[in-house]
Amino acid sequence: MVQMLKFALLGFLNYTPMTGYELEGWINASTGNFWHAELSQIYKTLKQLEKSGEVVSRIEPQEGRPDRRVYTITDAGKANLEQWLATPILEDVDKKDPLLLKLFFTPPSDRAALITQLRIQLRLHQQKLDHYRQQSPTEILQFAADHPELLTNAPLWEATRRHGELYEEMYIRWIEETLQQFESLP
Amino acid sequence: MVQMLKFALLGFLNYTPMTGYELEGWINASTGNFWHAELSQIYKTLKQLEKSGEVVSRIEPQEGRPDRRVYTITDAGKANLEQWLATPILEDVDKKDPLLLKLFFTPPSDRAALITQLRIQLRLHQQKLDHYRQQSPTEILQFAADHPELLTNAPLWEATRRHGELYEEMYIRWIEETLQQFESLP
DNA sequence: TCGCTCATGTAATGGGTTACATGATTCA
DNA sequence: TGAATCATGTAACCCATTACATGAGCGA
Repeated sequence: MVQMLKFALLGFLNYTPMTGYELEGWINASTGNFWHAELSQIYKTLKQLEKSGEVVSRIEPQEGRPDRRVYTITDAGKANLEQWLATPILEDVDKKDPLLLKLFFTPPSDRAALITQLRIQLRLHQQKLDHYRQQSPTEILQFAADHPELLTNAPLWEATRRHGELYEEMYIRWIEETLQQFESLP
Repeated sequence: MVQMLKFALLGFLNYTPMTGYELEGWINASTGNFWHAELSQIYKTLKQLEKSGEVVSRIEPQEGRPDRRVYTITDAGKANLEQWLATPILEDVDKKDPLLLKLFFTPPSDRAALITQLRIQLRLHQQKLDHYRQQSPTEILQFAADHPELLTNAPLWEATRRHGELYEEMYIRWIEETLQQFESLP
């Protein structure tokens, strides 16, 4: 999975020019549930993108706070983005789930630890589900209101939100099943 | 998510002493669906574990092929493993899904690309689902037969298999929903 | 004969996190 | 008064992947 962040940044800059700091805001607000990044990594990647000619930056002086470095996507950047979008994903995605790893190695004799762990996770996933069901839809509407030019993208945002909702429903169902199984064991 | 591989290795070595090469086999066969690693990373991590006193190794000479370096977990290693197992997971797991990222940035005007992408993914996830339903259960039985001392762990292996099955069912459902939505759009 | 399995590792590179450093403005 | 927001970045470190290197034995 090579350098996805690069394309996330190009994707947002293809909407409109902005700074690294603003990019982080967009990532947190929209792709955060399936792709996130630290600010330091964003700055580093932007530098690479500028070096490879996919974006250019200009400095907007400010007073009282650091100057803004505003990035704009170039034609080369747009071309790379489009090519990436047109390429189908064929490789396996490598899921990594620390909970499953921990469960897997918990000795079956220690049922108490197992059940505690699962109950904590159940609560966390229920919170996330609530977020997808309540918070996210209004966030999407807010974004569309703030950026009317991106209104046609709303169905895609909704699709990714829906993915999160289904994922959490699935996870909760699995925890409940597993809890039942281990609670009823000898 | 710091250094989970370390605990995966300790977890397996807690079953029985073995080489780095054998550890890779176990990982592929059992935790592969939620935690995997390259051989080179396994060797590196084993070295760290030896340095920190959590495992020890001895060399078993062989003829015609490289000597085997067999690792054994120490009391310190067992203590760390147990402590890790007893610690509940509280942080968010950072999901990263390249498909969602790609969809998110596909211009709604390019419906054809979107639908192609989804159809390819549908096939891939159906294959994975088949694997969880058919292949994995027999793999688990095989493992239990080969290592009867680990038979009590079977319910946990089954739980992780079930997680994979539910995950793929969810993913397929989401793709089908999303396909329908975009196929029926103007 | 070709590729797989067993078996070890190193080196180069890249992606990502955490900590550090700076500093004005705004709001509770 | 203290925290959050805006805004930039560097440095150290760690985890992971890919490529490279070696080489016998075995089965199709």
